[in-house]
Amino acid sequence: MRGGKKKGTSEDLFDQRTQQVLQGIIDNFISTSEPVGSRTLSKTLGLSLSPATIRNIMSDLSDQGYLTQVHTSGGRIPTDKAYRFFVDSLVVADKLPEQLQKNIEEISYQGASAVQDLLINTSHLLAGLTKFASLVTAPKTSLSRLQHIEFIKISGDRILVILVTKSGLIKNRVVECQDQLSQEFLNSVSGFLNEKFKDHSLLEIRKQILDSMVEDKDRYNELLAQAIRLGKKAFELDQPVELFIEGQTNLLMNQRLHEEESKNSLISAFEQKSAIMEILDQTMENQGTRIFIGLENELSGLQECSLITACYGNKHNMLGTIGVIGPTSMDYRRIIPVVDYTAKIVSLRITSQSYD
Amino acid sequence: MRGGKKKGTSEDLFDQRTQQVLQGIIDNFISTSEPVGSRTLSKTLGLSLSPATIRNIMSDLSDQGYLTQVHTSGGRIPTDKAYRFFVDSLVVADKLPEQLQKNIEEISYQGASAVQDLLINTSHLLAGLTKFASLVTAPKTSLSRLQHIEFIKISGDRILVILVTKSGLIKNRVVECQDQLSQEFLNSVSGFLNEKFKDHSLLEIRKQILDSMVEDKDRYNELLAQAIRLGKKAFELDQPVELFIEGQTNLLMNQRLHEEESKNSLISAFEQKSAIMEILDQTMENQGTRIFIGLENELSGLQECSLITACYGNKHNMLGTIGVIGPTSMDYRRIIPVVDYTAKIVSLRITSQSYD
DNA sequence: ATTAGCACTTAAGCTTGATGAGTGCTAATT
DNA sequence: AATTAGCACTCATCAAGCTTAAGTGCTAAT
Repeated sequence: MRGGKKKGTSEDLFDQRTQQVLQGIIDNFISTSEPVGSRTLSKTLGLSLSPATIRNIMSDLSDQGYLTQVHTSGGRIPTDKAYRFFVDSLVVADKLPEQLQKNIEEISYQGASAVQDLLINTSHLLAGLTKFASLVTAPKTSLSRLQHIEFIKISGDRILVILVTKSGLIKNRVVECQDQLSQEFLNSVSGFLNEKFKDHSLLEIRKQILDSMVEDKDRYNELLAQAIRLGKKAFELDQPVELFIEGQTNLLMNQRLHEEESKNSLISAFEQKSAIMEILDQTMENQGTRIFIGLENELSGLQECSLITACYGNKHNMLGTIGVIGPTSMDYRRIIPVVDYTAKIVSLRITSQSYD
Repeated sequence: MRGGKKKGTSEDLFDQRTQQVLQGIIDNFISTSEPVGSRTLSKTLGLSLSPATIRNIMSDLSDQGYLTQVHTSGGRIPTDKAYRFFVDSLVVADKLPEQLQKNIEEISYQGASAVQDLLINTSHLLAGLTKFASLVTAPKTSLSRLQHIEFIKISGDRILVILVTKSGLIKNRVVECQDQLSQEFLNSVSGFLNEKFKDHSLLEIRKQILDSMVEDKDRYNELLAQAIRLGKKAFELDQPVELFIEGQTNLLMNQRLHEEESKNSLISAFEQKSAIMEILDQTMENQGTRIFIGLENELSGLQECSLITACYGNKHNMLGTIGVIGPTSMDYRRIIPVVDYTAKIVSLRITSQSYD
């Protein structure tokens, strides 16, 4: 819960000048990473105000929790609250420079014929453009709907299962099978499964198969029985957290996070992939770009960072999320449009590759 | 240069005591990362030698290039040459503690049905056990021999190509195709290719296909023509450097590499994946564990590190390489057996999963 | 309402000196 | 001849004291 605008009094509604000062401090801090003082501000800011006046304003801002001092003297730095205000008042994000647009559009033109490759490319691109860490989740398999399933016998007792989802994801796994099944037989099994389950979600299919196993225990029909047995193996929940992270080293080398301790907690945060997944999953509920600043992050290791996410999807659904993790003092005006536009392009590409 | 033991040739053959001193310095430095001085050594070393004597010995070792001083006073540290000597004289590597053996043997028992998964698991395990960065290369596709190829029509103009190699690698890619081909037709194409090319190396297949294209330009045979056309797409060289790296952050957080500069050069080294691949490929020539210490590394970013590699393979061939990158002052006695044993286990697993 | 002026605070940079671990050399000891 | 004790010397590290520059809050003048 944030942004209590109109809280009791008009605590958060400052006049234009105050806002400009806050803006100035944030801008200054984002570009220098140094605490900014009244003198500097009086010079850099366009307004002709003396340091003293600015001091008064800054004092007010401190009282309201928008600024803090690292030490008694030595300038002030913006708090999470300040960034939040700043971001919220960014009504229109900057337009993305054309060069960047082009860079982003190039995604997937380098041999990304499969969705997985597209996502890896995206992750790489985001890390490169932002110089922070990037996150990309793959479309949730269990919610995807079946496009095609195929069994290929590759040796006496091994069968390769290939599973293509509507969203364009291709999965393969090898299952072992004690019975000797001929390729012809496997074909009829996959034919059966395709016919029966095409367009159903994998989750649903799994459930139906498990139900069938109870019902048809007696196995009067050999094909059906094998289909169910193979199907069970094929659709077994194998969800090795599908999350691509790149550029962690970027972030660690970033001069703005110098304390050894915060670096370590960041690393351990990255190791909790499933926790990150969960957070990203939540962002899928409402589409559009979302921003989590500092303490707004649930994961403790990220509480000195900001997370910017956006969803991608096709005509029907949001499928996954892309995001960037950087220092709270990142250049939001630049990063937000990058994430935003990248999500758009990924959506576009994935639409052209998915099968509904 | 004092007491130059028989100078001329035998520069490197020191008596037992000298060797013990060197050993002591290396051990000490490996465990503390601090320069070690004569006093400390006189105490920790079992021999009852006065610091002065030890100083003399150390002075000799310095002359011969086995030790250097970071500054005039303040102890000495081993050079690459010292580590090299140390490693070479490790005739028998330590036996691996049973617990570790078990850990390693667990590789692949967590849902690694495919070779790719096995390799990812391996990489993860190595990074975890050593706390350094791990490298794992996938079997070279182009040298692998064909086990099975299959085409699956997944939408009007898209065909999924699945390629299984003898070594157990599974590759899939989607190709687009302007002609409308029925699944039956695709089956006969794959049947044809399987029959004709089974057991041939992919490289060879590619060459033969290209040759055929020249020969059979006139396409008297529709099946053959399509087979060649599809085959060309399927076997096109798509070798997105198959190298798994993990634990880079481990290495960067490692206190032994503190200079900002060396960290940056390390990161850029990791970015040159193809250069790393090349080095690892070279190690496949002679099997067994190989060790590159400091400047012995060709890649400049790694010249403050040591690289330890070992190959894995099946009955017939060496297929790929696994390795670890850590500081030159790593605990070789511990790390070498880990890499060694891991390679053995990977070989074992991959043998049980490959098809020859 | 704004600003100038002033006393106060503090991080960072600099010098200084003491400490301690280490060195090389030489002379005494074994 | 090999080893060791002794000594003068080097140098990183640390703490103490000092200065500087940038900043702050407050009050009184504009």
